[in-house]
Amino acid sequence: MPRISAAQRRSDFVNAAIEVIAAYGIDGATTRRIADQAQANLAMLHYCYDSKDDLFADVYEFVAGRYRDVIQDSDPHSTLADTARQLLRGAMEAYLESPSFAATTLELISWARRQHGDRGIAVYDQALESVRAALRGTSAEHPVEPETIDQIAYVIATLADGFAMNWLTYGDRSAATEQMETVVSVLDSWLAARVGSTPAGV
Amino acid sequence: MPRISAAQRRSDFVNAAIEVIAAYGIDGATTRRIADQAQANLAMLHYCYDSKDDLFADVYEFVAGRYRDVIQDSDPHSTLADTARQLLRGAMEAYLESPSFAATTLELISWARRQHGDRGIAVYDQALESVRAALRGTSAEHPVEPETIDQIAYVIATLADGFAMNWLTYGDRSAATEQMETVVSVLDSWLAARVGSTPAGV
DNA sequence: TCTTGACTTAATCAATCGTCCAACTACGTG
DNA sequence: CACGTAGTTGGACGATTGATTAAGTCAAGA
Repeated sequence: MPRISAAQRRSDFVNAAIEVIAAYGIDGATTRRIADQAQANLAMLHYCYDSKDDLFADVYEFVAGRYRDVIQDSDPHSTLADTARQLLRGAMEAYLESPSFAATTLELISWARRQHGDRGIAVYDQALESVRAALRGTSAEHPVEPETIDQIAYVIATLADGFAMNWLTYGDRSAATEQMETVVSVLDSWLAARVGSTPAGV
Repeated sequence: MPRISAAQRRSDFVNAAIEVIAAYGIDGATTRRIADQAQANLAMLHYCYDSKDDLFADVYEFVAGRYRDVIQDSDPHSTLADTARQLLRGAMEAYLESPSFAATTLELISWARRQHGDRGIAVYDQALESVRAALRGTSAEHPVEPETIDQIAYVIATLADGFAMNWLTYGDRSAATEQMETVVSVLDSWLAARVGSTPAGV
């Protein structure tokens, strides 16, 4: 009803698509449902986007960008262990803040694996690489072996993914909030044993 | 072509369904594709099963049973920490052995969440409860608080799920084999700090 | 006022999808 | 050997639902 610019409408459609993908899965995310969710007309979608694929490309970009934000919010001046903790916590908080974002991410990764197109793996891959970069940025003083960086990034991703699975399955926010602390403590224990650093402020 | 009993054919269809679900997702798992994968005729599927739902119920039961097997393979005479390690390793080895099984499990859980039918969450829930039961079985000597059991089970599930995500995304078996050890070491570190037990034989 | 961009209605066209029927074939049994 | 039954097949039905578009309406700025 309200007349807004096409650019803003596109943003509406992207948000709507994320909700619909989370609720119905990639295959269930039809143009009709997305238009409905955006409270817009079906034809409006094709006025803003040439095709459904075009819209999904934007969705893809949005999700990737969201990860970039989360990762770049970590403090680059902290120690390696602190940065790792911040990255993990940041990811989990993002999942907690928006279950739809979390669910859509898992859905996109799962879909990408099926298509064995490199395009989908890129979400996972880019995020992992950004984590590595953030970790590398902290360890300017003491040289850290690349394998260590890789391992820490892998553990962060593993813990974050596992956290998301449980949180999405049960949808119990208060339980998930507690579980977040458990997961952080798991990372802390391992980091202490692996790189011998004690968490600050604990 | 070969004439076998309907019971065996049903088993073929279940296995075929798992492959197809892993490859095309739940929504992409059509009766035709499943029949194709089973190298059987489409009508054969409806000769063995009244409906697609009937077949999927069997698939569901098969996956749940597979988890039961993995969990019951753990040695009930070990310590709490050892049992925990065995459970985690058992799950990861099952994933590694059959990516299709791993992918189908994730797919089923994801699908279940969307339908918010309790039926689907049951896969996750039953597995988690079995893990708790196995953990409880070991701690007959020293009474362990229920919250501790819950937490350990949660961490095992989280690590196993996270492992599965990465393994399925990249499909790199040799990398996953190494990552399995990393994940186990993460659990070990946390258990040592949490329940103060040193891993045996390390 | 007239053009342009935002928006809508209603249809088109084409895939499938699950299900089922009727016919055909091999096999074990009487 | 005949015959019933279990296994197997090709083909088609009916219905849903998918993305996309043609053509027309409405509001606002030049």
